[in-house]
Amino acid sequence: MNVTIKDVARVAKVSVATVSRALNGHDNVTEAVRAAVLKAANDLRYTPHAAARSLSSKRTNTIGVVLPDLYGEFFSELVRGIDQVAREHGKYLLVSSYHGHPEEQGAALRAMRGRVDGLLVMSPYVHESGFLTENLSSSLPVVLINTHLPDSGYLSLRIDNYGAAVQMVRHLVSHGHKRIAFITGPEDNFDARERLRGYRDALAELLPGTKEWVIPGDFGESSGHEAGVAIAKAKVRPDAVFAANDMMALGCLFALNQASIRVPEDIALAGFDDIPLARYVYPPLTTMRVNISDLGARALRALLDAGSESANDNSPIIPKLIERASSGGDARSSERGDSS
Amino acid sequence: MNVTIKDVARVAKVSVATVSRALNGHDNVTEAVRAAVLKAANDLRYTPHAAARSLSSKRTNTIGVVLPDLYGEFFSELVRGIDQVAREHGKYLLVSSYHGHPEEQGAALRAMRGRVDGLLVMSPYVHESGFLTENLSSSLPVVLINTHLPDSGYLSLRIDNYGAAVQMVRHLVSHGHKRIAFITGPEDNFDARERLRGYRDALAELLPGTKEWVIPGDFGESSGHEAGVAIAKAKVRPDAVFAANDMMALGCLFALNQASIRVPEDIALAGFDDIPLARYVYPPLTTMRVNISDLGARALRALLDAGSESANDNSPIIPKLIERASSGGDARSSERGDSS
DNA sequence: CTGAAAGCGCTTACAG
DNA sequence: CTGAAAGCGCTTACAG
Repeated sequence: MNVTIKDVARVAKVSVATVSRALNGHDNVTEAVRAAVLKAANDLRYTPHAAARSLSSKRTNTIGVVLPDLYGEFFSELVRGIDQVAREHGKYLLVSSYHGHPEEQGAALRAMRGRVDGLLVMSPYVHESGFLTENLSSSLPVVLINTHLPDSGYLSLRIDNYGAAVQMVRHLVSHGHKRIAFITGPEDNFDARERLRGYRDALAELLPGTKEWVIPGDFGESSGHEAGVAIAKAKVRPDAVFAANDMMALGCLFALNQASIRVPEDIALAGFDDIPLARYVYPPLTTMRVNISDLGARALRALLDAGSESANDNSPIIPKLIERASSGGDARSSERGDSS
Repeated sequence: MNVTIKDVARVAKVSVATVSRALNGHDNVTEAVRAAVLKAANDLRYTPHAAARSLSSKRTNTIGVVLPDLYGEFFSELVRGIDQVAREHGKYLLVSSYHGHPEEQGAALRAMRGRVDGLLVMSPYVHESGFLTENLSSSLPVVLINTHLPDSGYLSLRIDNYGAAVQMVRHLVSHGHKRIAFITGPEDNFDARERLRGYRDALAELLPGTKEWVIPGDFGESSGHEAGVAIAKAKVRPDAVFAANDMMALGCLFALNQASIRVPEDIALAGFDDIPLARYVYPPLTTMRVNISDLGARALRALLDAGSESANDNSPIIPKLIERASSGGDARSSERGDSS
């Protein structure tokens, strides 16, 4: 019922082999024949059947993207960056999330077989429990995104979370803060751990003798809120709070507002990510900007380049300090940051 | 190099036909044989080749999703809703964006051939210029999302933008506002048009004789900002501004802040969408909440149900008024709205 | 219940 | 430059 290559061949009065060659732009086809084939294909509204093509050519022109989730700004931006490069290269995107259940990664990965030419995988857990390594076919090129899998030999792109956290603490200290609390991300999240490590090391270096002040969180807004409530209740309050991501910083900000604690006058506040919200809240949030779509774009480029030299660019993405009012800038200013 | 059904057959000492049946859960297989096949498949780490399976079975277990873009909260939420249902039904998602270029829809649509069992398409333009209808194969079930294609016969899910805009104007009027300005979305966007139409009709009905006050915008934050600047400069200012979406409302809010115009004391402000930002800005933004992920989920369900009766649920998604401080609620309250 | 075989719609050596 | 044919890895009538 759908038109196939045979129909085109019949109408163009050539063999299917010739149709295939003409349509795929091979050069061993007379221009006259090619024109006839194109016309026939056009008249019949022919589109090659992707599965058939994949089966015989061993290529799918599709890239599989396996993510922890599809929810929220981070993944949206990541996919956007990937999609941009995909489009430039005529690739399709098969996206799959394992909905925060690492154990479903295996199924997601295996299901990609025969559907994709390469894989972009993000698995931000501290411990890889084999879900990944056991299901990564060696025959399929893979680029890992923000995935902690040392010495696996896979191409891997990551964010310099450690260095960025150090930088943020340095910023806070330079503004005279001495009691800097840190709201952590999930324990099993590698990014969160690195940020915590950066906080600790920076504190030890810049404020030797100061005790660290770590409040548990899970990257969710409400855990930040709880942290803020706890801070408000504390006998001795910190003079600055550094949250491991922006959503928690916002939750914390909200709790501080409720408790009539002024930011930044009473407590300075900083986050991590620079989500769009960050510049809109009051006061605008100081944070470390991570260019997420660029991370996605670079990952796909690395995948497509796999093999060539340029593929060896393993340098981490360096987040950038975005200084806004919440950490002690001019709180009355309604500067837009660098959004313009 | 990859293990195929033949390898499994050899190891299990049965024919490939039996392997296929055993693996696909057909009931005409002895349990003993099935067990042997499963063991062999497992031992060999066999995964069926998707393209081959699709080619012979005529099913792909994949749903194609064609969107205007992948950028931002709206699409992120939409895809999340779709993904959730897809997962429940063991379906894969092939996503494709045409990057705001309607003319690329054709290519995106055609490329889905042989890759998907059904299509979810969003094309929010006022005029369908044939990109869509010309490339929608009649053999593929399709559900349109927020796509204005009257009498096309396709299943279609939409948001009641008109009714929601009317409701918002009613809300503003009930708070005593009389000079209500409206910031429009893109001219060729159907949602934007419907919201504008709702604004106009509600104004005519509730405040007869009042002149409408329409400021052009394009759904982007900066166009809202420009509108806010224009409003600040006006000799006579509106006492309320209704932006066709939240991003523009935020841009406007920012401009008003800069001009030291207080919201809501001097000018009330309302948006549309209820993006996460809305409750975090200062003051929190009154808006119409659209349950976007539900829209996505419903769309895919409709697609999967196509044919059955339940598929006829063409009722539009009804946005919900979320009243926050920006439209005259208690501006000092730091209530969280209903986020908890 | 099981196997041999045809066929899905392409691509690609192999001849000519 | 073009065609006949094999083959990609499955599924599914058709026999038995």
